Amino acid sequence: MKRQDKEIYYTISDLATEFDISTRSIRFYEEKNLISPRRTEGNQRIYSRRDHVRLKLILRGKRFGYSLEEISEIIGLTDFDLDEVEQIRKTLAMGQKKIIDIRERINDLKLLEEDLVSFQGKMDERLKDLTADE
Amino acid sequence: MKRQDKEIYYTISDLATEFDISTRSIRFYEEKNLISPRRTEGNQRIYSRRDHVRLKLILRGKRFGYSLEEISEIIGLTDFDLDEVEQIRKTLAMGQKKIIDIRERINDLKLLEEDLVSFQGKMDERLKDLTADE
DNA sequence: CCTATATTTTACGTTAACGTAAATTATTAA
DNA sequence: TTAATAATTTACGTTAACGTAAAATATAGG
Repeated sequence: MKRQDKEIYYTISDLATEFDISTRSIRFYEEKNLISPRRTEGNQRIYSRRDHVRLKLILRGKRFGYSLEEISEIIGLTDFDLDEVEQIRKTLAMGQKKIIDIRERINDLKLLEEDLVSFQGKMDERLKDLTADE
Repeated sequence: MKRQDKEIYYTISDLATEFDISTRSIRFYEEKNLISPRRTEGNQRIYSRRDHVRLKLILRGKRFGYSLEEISEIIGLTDFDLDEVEQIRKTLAMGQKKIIDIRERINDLKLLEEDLVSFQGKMDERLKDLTADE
């Protein structure tokens, strides 16, 4: 991580280390247009604060089982050269759906947690039965 | 879905229809030892209430991005012929970790939701700016 | 009983998301 | 400057989780 002109920059391995992923993955996300770092004179990638944020979002999405394609629908493509208003409208609509989706997931997770806790309870009982050999 | 001797049974396509997945997937989960239906005389699979429950758990797990392998760690293998006490202890320990994991996920999801909502807010503003052309 | 569906096994095909290796060029540290 | 690292592109390999097709058998409905 380096500072220059008050801005923060990262190399590809900075990010790889910080997020514990491979550089290959990072380049792969770029292939899929999820991030678009600038380049140095020598053609090496430099990641800005914005790229850093996007990468964090990508990984967060992945943890919830979203595919990269879905993630790109959520956080939007990086090439932002279409009609801006349309682009924003689309993104907003998408965002709404995703928020609803996420609320559902939160609910489902709570249910799953309940299931597991109750399952734990049953197993616990069973274990007590089995080990009560006195 | 059929009843017989007070028990409920499902054919493979019953489940496929109910859960909106392919029969291939269901057989695949069986290959991975996640479910183990009994068979009719004619060698066709019959799924019990227990199989139904397990399938629901499998699909729930998948929605959260768990791999089938992780899911099998959560809900346990179907062939339950090892030392039962050990088996239960293992399952309990696993379960604890998973519950913690799930609580983390719930938290993360809430954060993601916040992010998205605030992103929506910003986009909204931007849109207002752009369309305020009077 | 016969025909239309369902189901079974076997086996090869597919896609997403990287892993890995090789050859080349850049950057950093002594 | 030079040797050790780091990064780049290109391209083939891998794995999970099914899809799909074929050939044979089972079951259900008229």
